[in-house]
Amino acid sequence: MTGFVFDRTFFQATAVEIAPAILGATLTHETDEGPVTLRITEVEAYLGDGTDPGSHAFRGKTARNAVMFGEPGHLYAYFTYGMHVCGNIVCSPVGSASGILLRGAEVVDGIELARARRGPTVRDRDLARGPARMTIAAGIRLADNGADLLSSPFSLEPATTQLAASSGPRTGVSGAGGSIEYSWRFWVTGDPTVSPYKRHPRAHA
DNA sequence: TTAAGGATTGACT
DNA sequence: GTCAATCCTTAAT
Repeated sequence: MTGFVFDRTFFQATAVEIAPAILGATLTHETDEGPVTLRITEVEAYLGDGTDPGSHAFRGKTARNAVMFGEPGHLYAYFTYGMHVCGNIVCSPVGSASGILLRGAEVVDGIELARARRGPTVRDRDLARGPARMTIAAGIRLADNGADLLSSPFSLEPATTQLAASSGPRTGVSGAGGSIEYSWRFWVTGDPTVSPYKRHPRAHA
């Protein structure tokens, strides 16, 4: 893997194919406040071809999910629960929608800035443990929807070592999309920054 | 136009 | 363990 870098072509595969390979990768976001670098430890894959009932793109293109249908390697940021922003890496070629939800990460650089963004009572392992927490620590806002993660102020670097990965049903997804049939949550086995699994109350068996 | 629900989190019992 | 916060998106009137 030495010398391997992410390029646009890499993200033209589907999210399910790419998600396990993203574990251990680092995402850097540089802002006026400084850089923060996250080592990704937990992700979920969502497809958009109408076969994934848990995906925002299940019912086709809308104003909200339009970015998912655009160029791979870009950021799909969306607002949810009236107060939270979550971030995805857009996958699949233009016109085809799939994405990787970033659910958990370890802050490996800019930790003081991440602490400032998350608040004084937050423990270091919780700084980016959870999708909405991760966006706050990274300084990703709704206005960053559509940004290219492969160019400034973002950068994305592959993992440097092979990691032990686990997989299972996606967290917080209602209906059939939260079932074992869609075991598209991937995490670094045993990593403390992986968020706790919470089954949706209306998740299908 | 209205209503239901959400790819969550943090506070509280 | 339970539950409220809070507003955008979607589907149904």
